[in-house]
Amino acid sequence: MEQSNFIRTIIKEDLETGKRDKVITRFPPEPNGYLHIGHAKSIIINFGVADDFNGQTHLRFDDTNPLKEDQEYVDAIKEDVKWLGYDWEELRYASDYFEEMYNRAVLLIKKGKAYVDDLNQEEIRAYRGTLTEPGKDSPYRDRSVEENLNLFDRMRKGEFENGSKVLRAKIDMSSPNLNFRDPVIYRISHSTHHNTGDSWCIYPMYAFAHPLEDAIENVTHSLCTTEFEDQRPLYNWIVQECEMESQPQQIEFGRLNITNTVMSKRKLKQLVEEGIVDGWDDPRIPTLSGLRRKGYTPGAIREFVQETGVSKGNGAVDEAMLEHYVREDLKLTAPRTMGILRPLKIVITNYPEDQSELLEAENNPENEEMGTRKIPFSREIYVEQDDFMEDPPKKYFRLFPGNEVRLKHAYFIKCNEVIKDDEGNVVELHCTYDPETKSGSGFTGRKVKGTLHWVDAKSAIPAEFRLYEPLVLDEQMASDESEDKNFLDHINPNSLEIVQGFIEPNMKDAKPQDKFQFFRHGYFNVDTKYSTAEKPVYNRIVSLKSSFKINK
RNA sequence: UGGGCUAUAGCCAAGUGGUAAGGCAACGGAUUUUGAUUCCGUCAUUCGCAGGUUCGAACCCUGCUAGCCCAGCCA
Repeated sequence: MEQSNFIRTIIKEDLETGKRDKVITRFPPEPNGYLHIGHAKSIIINFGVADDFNGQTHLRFDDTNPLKEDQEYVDAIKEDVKWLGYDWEELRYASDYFEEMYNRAVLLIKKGKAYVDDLNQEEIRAYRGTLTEPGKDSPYRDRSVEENLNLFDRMRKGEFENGSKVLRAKIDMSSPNLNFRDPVIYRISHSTHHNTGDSWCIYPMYAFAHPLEDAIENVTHSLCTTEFEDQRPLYNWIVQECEMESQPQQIEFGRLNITNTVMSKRKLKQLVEEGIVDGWDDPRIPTLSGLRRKGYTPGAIREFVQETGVSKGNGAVDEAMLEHYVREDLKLTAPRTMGILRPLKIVITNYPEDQSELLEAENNPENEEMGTRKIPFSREIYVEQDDFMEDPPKKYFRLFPGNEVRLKHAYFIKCNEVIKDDEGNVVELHCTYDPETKSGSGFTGRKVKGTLHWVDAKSAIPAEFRLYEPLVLDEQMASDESEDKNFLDHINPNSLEIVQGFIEPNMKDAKPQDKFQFFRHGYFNVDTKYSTAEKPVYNRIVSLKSSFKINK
């Protein structure tokens, strides 16, 4: 079922060799923003791997920086994880462990492995050296254990201002791995924490906190993304020097990238804050709330991520692959219905004026259990503007003067007359129908190449359709040679197209998040934000594939 | 130019010394009341490049090359 990857291989071996006798993983988001599909990969890997080996997974909020975090985000993250289909064995907060972390820092000081530094931020940076040159020791590096203990205690008591002192691990200022050049492990921040309020004014840094959190929770395999690879030696150093009983192992995998998709948290935040998109749940951004609003299903996302695999590489998966799994998931579950996005009126001149009838239609030809419905049909209908061409190219088998096509679930019609306005735009078609060709009658007299969808003009419900395209196209981004390229300069002006059309009358009870396939258009769902009973709004989730190309 | 990591088809990715899985995309063809779906078929004599070890190498060794990550009191 699940495919082979290097993480499973490692864990399997750990279990077989007896290095581990159980598997505990964790998904550790910082509650400083909304989850996106990149986080979904992490969730799926962490929970998935634990499931495979009968282990367990903790949801842990890595809330060590009160300046950026908020309860709003913890609530949203919990909702998104559940929506994706996962449930955690334990819900934890890094802030639950602040006291323990403090004690471990004290232990480090006592061992002479940490010191309080008075250098300011700029000085610390200057002393750190560069990628190619070693750093040099801080003048405060050799303070006595007693002095350090005293200072660190006073830091905790709030005697010092933000930025005036930090606690640093004492390792090696000339290490080729910059993370070993006496990393800062505690900073002073007089600010209110969403969880611990004002009880702390010093907060541990990620590099110090994360390994301790994992060890405290008996996490066996700490799975994170590859940008943390250089941190691994430090992670191990912290676990060992802090004398943690439990020894978690960090393993890194490559981030998920998708073509034509803005994935960085920074950029997403920018899009939301500058109002370029309609909030964190805008259907054009890959946040889980955005994908949910657009109509993507958790199953499709899971399947996509699984098929995409786990490796250390950092390529970009084709967005077509995501779309494929969305169609795949909706195929059997979404009822078929007809919707006209860009209406063109047809008058069926030989259909009696005040007559009307109900035609039977299957709700999903690929899933008979979904039953049938009745659709009204009468003299005036709407079809798609694209389904008519006055002067068509070869191999166009939709409607054109003199051509006959099938109306889905109804009759054959033939185009006789084209009505235009003063500017020469086609505004109406006059057609005739052949009663003999009624759908389901078994008529085989002649064949027709095209089948069009339609709605009955009299009973149709006006509806709004929102069609999405990528916000930023990789190709356009790549064409920008400028030094300070800004992705905001390349926002696709067509990322959202809104059109007004019609849907079948029996769609009147559709509720937000209900998903349908509009025949020949694609999968759509009812928007949660703008749809009303009076004016339904449908988001296009994904179009249908099409081999039809209108050129030649 | 210090350190870490990666390199298998257009894209993602299995593969762990015995002769290149799978998915996406693409392209043929059949079926079709969605130009959809479904079905059937095609798509790496070669694994970044060059050497070496071996009866045998994508897998081991050496040397190159390219890409990604690291110099927050962010995570």
